[in-house]
Amino acid sequence: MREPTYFILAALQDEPLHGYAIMTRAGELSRGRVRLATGTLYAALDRLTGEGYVVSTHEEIVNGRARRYYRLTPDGAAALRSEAEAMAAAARVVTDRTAFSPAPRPAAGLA
Amino acid sequence: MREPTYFILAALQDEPLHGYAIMTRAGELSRGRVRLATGTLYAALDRLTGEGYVVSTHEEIVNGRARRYYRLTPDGAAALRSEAEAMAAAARVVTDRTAFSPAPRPAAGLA
DNA sequence: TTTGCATATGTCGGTCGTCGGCATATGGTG
DNA sequence: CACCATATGCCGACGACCGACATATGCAAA
Repeated sequence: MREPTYFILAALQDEPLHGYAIMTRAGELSRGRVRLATGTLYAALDRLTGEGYVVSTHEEIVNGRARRYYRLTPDGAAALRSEAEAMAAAARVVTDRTAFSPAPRPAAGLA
Repeated sequence: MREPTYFILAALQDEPLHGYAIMTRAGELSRGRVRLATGTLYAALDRLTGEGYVVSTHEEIVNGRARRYYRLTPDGAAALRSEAEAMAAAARVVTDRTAFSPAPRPAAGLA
């Protein structure tokens, strides 16, 4: 899962949001790192719907314009948490380093 | 930066490695999550060299076949650390759920 | 008043990293 | 002998993402 997709799901953690609100929320959560292009957002929403990670809940008409709300499915929430754990583990590989000696260790058996 | 690229750089943290060793090391570090295709590896190595993140140090001839070793540049090491921090921060958005900004939090939990 | 931005959804062509298959070569194991 | 691990590299295809464009309203500044 790529970063833009991750932050789209993360934006939906608390409550259902419509597309535009997802964009701004993803920007907040990522501290400006991710600025979703509309092409990315709406394509991703369709894709994630097809994958069963999000569902459209309802529509509001505001100023003659539809707002389509999306929420996380249990599958989507699980995928998000799983991805977060993988990212944390990946980060640890770099951040948790014994600052002492990079004595090259001869490939301890990992599995 | 995508995950395969990240683990290529991470594989080079301790010592210079040649391509094939990078593949296996990246697999170890990611606990099997990333299995680099050769197409990914050698293309990425060229790209990262062009970006100044890695450099080729030397070549060994083993069994009539060249082994090309790569190491991280200071720029590459900095980019790797920066990426690790961004990933850790992104993971925290999901794993630590103390809502920090303008979103209401469902009272479900934490205790 | 007209310009421009925020809100809001959506399409389309192009880019770029990744993937998988193929090529090539040697040495060890079943 | 076949097969796998080791080892590097090319090439076509795919998919997520990006930026531009289209469209429409409300509001504030120039």
